[in-house]
Amino acid sequence: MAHLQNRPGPGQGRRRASHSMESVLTEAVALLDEAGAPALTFRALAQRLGGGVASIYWYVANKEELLDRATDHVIGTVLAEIEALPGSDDPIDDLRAMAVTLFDAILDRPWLGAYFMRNTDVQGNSLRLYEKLGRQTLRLDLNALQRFHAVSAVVGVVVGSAVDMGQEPPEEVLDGSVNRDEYLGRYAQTWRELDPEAYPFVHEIVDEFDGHDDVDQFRSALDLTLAGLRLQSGA
Amino acid sequence: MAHLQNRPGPGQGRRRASHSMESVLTEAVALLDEAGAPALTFRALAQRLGGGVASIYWYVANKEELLDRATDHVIGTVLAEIEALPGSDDPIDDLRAMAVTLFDAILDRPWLGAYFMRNTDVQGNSLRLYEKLGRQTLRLDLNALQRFHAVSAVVGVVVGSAVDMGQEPPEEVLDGSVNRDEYLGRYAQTWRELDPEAYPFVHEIVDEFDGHDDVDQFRSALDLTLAGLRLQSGA
DNA sequence: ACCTGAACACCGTTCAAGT
DNA sequence: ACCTGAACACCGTTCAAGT
Repeated sequence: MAHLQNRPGPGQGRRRASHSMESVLTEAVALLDEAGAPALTFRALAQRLGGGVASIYWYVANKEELLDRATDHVIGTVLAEIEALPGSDDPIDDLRAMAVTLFDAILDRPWLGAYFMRNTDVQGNSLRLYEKLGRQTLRLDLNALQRFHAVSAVVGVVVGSAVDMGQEPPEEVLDGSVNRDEYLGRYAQTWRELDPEAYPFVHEIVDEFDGHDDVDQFRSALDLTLAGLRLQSGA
Repeated sequence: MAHLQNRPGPGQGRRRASHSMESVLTEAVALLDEAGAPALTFRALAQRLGGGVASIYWYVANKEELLDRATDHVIGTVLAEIEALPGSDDPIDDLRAMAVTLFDAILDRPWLGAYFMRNTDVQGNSLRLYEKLGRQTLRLDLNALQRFHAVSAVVGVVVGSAVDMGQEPPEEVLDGSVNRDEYLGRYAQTWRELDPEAYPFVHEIVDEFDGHDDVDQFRSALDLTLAGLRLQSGA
């Protein structure tokens, strides 16, 4: 029976599994990409890795750390994109390009919105990304406090927009029985039925809300912040 | 034994409990205030209400709705504060005062940051708050799309800052064995140990980060957005 | 050093039944 | 109309034991 150790037949049970931090994170990210945050459970992850649940605890102390590391892992690819950006003679334009790159990554992976920048204490790619953004402010005529606040503000705009978008759409949208436009349309309809005297603003913007693009919303929030920053820096 | 129905003695078991939407939400908020989002479970809530878990499902369809309604419930008090604001001849100043009021409420209740404005489809106080903010933009020389984007941007700044703050601080801070300044200080220390060549920005701002105030951070992010808005509105 | 199975102490949600 | 107890199908986490 010794041969079973090196050549297990089908249905004979598998060998002792062997993982690595890399494979744990790759599979965790795959799970998140395929079905969002609720899909990432230790049991589901263990099954994908072909091992037992408890073995994951050799790599991470708990679920929070798993999420932090998975997030930092994908921020690594975002960082690479940001480093590949051409760069210009305008630091504010460069800041905008970086923020847009980051936002695009969140559009691809909505679960990212809820976790990135939650703790830089992992010290990895999130911190490097923060540094990259901040370095642009070194080119502006600002003091250290203004620079700190400027980067916080830009990250805040990304997070604020991402959180707004990261909400799971209702299942009718997910399962494709109702598309996003229809969904927004229905929503807009309930707004149109509100009393115009009591809700003048809602009526003013309901047609803009109907069919709106999240990217436009993000871009203009970012542009307002950057316009304020430009003013502050006197450039 | 018939008297047991109207006068149950101590330790004899309680009468059939009777709730109301109001009491369900009040106790839910109390739980959230006392120990944050993880403390709000159906079992804990049922115990506070003196009844069984399943009865809560007569008032809400699921936990998401419970959280939505609890959030909207406290937004009601924020709305009242906002309506009590004096108001000025500058719509942008009024917008700022409203956003600050909202942010202060989140400082008092950190759990709020993660849930408010997540769905206005509850139609209640969140929508009224949105209307209140938006009405200020009607006083500005903007088109409907710009108004829609302006309010989204302001809400985004609040949410972005709130999320950043809403993170549970490490338990050493919660249990008081380490205060916030010490915690920030340790954190800053690890930044100071980074290579200054590789992390010039981090070194530039580390002293600002050390001991920084979340309110200042929020205020300056808000001011950048509002400065951009003022520029756009030509006021 | 790294993996396993089984257990523990929770969750949200459902349901048939009671009042 | 509103509440109950008990069950179901999950969770994250631990631990003694294996290799």
